[in-house]
Amino acid sequence: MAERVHAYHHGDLRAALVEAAAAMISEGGAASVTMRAIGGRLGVSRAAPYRHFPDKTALLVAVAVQGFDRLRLRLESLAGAGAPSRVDRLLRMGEEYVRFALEHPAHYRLMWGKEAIARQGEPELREAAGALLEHLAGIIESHQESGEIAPGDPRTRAYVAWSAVHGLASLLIEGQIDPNVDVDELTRQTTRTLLEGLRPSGR
Amino acid sequence: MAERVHAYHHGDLRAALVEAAAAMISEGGAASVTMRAIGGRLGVSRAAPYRHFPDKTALLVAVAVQGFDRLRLRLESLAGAGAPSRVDRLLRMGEEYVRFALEHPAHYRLMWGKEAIARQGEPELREAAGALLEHLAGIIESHQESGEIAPGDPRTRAYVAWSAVHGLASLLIEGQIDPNVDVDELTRQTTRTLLEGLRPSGR
DNA sequence: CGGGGAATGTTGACATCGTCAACATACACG
DNA sequence: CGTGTATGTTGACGATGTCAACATTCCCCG
Repeated sequence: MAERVHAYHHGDLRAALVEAAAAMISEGGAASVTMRAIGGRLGVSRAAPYRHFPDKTALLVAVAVQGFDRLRLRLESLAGAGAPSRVDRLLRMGEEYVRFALEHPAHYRLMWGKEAIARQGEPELREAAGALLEHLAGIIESHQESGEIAPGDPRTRAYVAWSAVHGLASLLIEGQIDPNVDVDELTRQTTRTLLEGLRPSGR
Repeated sequence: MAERVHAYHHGDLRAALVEAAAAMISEGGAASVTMRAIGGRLGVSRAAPYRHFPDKTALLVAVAVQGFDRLRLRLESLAGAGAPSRVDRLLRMGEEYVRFALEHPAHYRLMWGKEAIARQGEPELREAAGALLEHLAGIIESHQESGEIAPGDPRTRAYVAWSAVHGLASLLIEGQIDPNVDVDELTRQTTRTLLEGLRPSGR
């Protein structure tokens, strides 16, 4: 409708495959994502995806890349939001990271499921995750300049911050956290503890 | 030799299966662990495991449980070690956690691969992971009493600490961290930041 | 404008996998 | 000693990822 309706046979199947796979992962978990099922959903045969991806793995990598991109965009969009103090904006970013994971658990899991995904480095994935890290490092650097975070290699500090929020997201998603615990409170406490630890020691 | 050589047919096959599966995961990754391969390794047929586990999943759960148990024992054994100050002992525990994950990446991954493992709650797994958390919470509580960690629900603080070390381990294992980064230094910085954040705010 | 080659999609087939049912064997106990 | 049960084996089945051979559609060049 919007774009040309029928380019070649299907019209941008590659994108449709990624979208379909992502949707199916969210709906029925990773196990429900089978070449045949993806094809069926799009009215294509089981082997059609092989004209666009060498592997099932390659298709899943594309889905994971899309996940990292969306997560990064979401965090970036938060940077300009009308938040109170700069520090509060930082906290809110951490909370948003965790929220994303909780909203799309299966997708988030896939982004980290190297065993199920990567043959080896998979440069595309590294790049998408790298962009996320860069964004994080940038934020941290700006907060170092305004004195809210202790000086030191921003990249390293970014890894520390990333570890904290990813770890919490992972624990939550995998059901390792007592259901009675207040998730929002735990998230706030985690981000606050992190920020406290990153502060210049003098304060 | 040690135990009775041939109880029933094989002599404690159940344990042998778990051990073999764990070894194969470490050696060839999760994909190499197939019912047929496990059987072959032990000189048993492919269906033999079904007399001891209802599922392949159940077998993998047992392997994961073993992983959590070993990790916990390793951390517990560290508690009594002749470490310098109490704080240093805490830092060392965090480092040891990460070290375990780096030494057994595939095994550690399996411990967290819910999608590949759990149908649902899997009480055994919850229990093993729960024991780890309890140990962590105990340590934290004792450090609260000696004033090195701010008061507050020890369980919640334990989740925060767990998030930090698990997140870092996960990032490292999944290759998301620049190879040029000094792993030991990053680990130290992560644990130190965490501890700093957990300190009573007055100090 | 028409034909040919490349891009895209389909079908049939295969090896492998997890799993079940039917069968075989060895141990334990009366 | 014999019998039942625990343990192990074999054959088979459906599902899956993937490849090769074939079919169709699009695009571009003469």
